[in-house]
Amino acid sequence: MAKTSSKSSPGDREDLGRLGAFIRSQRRLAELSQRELAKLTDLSDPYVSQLERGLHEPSVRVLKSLARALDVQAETLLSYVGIGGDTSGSAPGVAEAINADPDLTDAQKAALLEVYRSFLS
Amino acid sequence: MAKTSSKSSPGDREDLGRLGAFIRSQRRLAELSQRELAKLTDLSDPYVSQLERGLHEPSVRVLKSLARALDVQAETLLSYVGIGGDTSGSAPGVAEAINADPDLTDAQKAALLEVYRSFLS
DNA sequence: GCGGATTGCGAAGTAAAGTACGCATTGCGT
DNA sequence: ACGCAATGCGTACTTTACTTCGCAATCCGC
Repeated sequence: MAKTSSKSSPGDREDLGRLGAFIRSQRRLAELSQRELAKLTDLSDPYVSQLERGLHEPSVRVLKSLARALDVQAETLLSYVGIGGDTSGSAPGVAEAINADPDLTDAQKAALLEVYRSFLS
Repeated sequence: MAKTSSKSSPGDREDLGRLGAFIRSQRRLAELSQRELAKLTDLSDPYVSQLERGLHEPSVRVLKSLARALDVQAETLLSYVGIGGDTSGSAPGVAEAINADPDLTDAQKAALLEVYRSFLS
């Protein structure tokens, strides 16, 4: 599989170009100038310009700010940077839920996961 | 002010500490050293150390790599940095995940749930 | 026509993300 | 006791995200 279109490991410059194009299109839809968007997001105008041209991979902080200003879901922007595509891994549900549970200690998580894995085999 | 007030805005140092703690806990659950995780993620070991101590906000590239190596959903990591927004109060639901798992028999589900409930009390 | 205000961008700088190297400690084998 | 390998971290460095300043082009009123 040469490159399944959704594979895109980040560091992939093409994603940045598409992200930039999307940002630009949303900005124009909202009838904002780069400077106005910059002010809304607390960024500098040249940086907005660079982002739209795909020159940089923005941080999550910037992505979030952009999402709010452009009135789109943060996940939408993240998908351009490559969040959507990971389906590799064991059963996502249970292990994931256990790991994320704030009421469990590490030792308890480990124990629970061990029982769970023993059931799977 | 909308409702986002009580939740962390990006740039919040506390989120980094919680993200770091989560990464460390996941790494230990997977029984990996910082150097091993670093190799899996193509990062340097001191940087993994710094991340676990909450000294930096990792880029999405790093977040994604970390998610794959630790076998968690990228969204989970993102939520710590303030995307999903909800890491307190409503967990994904261990009980629900167990019940929804097609690879477990009813008896196994019951056993797992019993262990889980014993941990909660 | 000539302002000036606004737009988008290049260039040089600062701040933060990420690396290379090494030190101190702990654990294990002899 | 003595190595020695492995772990986690401090420090100094490079690379990249991001800013401050300014320039050239376009659009508007006069």
